[in-house]
Amino acid sequence: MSDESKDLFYHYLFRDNQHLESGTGSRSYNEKPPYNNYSQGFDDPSYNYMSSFNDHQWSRPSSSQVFASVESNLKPREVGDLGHAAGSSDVLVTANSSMSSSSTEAGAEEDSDHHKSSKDRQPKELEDGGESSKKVPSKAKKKGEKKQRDPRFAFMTKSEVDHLEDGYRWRKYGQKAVKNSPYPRSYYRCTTQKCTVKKRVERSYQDPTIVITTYEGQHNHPIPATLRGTSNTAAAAIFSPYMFTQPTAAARPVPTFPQHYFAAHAQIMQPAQIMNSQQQNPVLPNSPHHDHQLPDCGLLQDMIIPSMFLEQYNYDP
DNA sequence: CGTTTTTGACCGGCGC
DNA sequence: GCGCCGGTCAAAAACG
Repeated sequence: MSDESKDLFYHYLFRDNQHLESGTGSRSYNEKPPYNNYSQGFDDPSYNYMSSFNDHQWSRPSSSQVFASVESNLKPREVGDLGHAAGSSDVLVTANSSMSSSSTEAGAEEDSDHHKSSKDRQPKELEDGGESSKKVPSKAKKKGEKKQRDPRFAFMTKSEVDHLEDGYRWRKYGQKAVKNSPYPRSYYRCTTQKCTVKKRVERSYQDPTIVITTYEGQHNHPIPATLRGTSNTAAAAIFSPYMFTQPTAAARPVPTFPQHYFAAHAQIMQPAQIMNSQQQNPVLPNSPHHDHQLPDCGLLQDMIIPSMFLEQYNYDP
């Protein structure tokens, strides 16, 4: 990557002249998401969640743009506060108030046991007894109770590197082919113990130069001091304000937008689309510009504004 | 040799 | 009930 291009990196997009249609929540889940009752913030096209960032410590390159898509499950109070904080809106965020997430297990996360229970899954089919061993989730997960996801946050980055450094340490735990795309999707988990944050990385099949990264959950620990030899200070500052459950002065370094951080590999960030299996059409800003370049494969799902977005402005212990 | 990646199997949800 | 699909597990391999 040339030096000159570094300036272009990270087009800090976030404008407010575009809005998502939002909220149709065409999702057909058995249970209606609890936040459906107070998602007006997302149904209001004039509402801009991300703008609050700009009003605070987020510094941004003047000429850059960054597009991010999120879906939120904010609570009324939170929405209100956020909205309040939002003064000037120069942030573009697509949102959707459907989703299968709730704050119930916010930090806990059932991820591990959920599968652990099934961990007894005999390696391959060794169980002579036969399929019966097909284990039944002993997990307390009651029927009808849907597994809940943590909030997700996604963005698109123009990059030659798939997995961009973000200051945290990740372990890849899976890779799957993406429907209608020649590029696979990789699944990563934060390596810190007890931390359940997950990350998904895939390359857009429509524009292979773009990488779509999706974060799910919030880190419950500080950014690793060292990241395999490399200084990750700058990187750490990028997501930390979003990823901490319990923000503290120490835990929340002054954020600086990805600019320097991704500078080495990334060029531009574009809007990440919001889709889910029920929606064949992306929920995105009604910008004709987007229409033609939106993939029709379920790339991003269940985008939600992470609660960490709120904690910055609405943190009560 | 501890950690991470690879990769096919497995799981649970969902549509038909 | 069956097949598809997104996501996860986990044994083995690769890596440092």
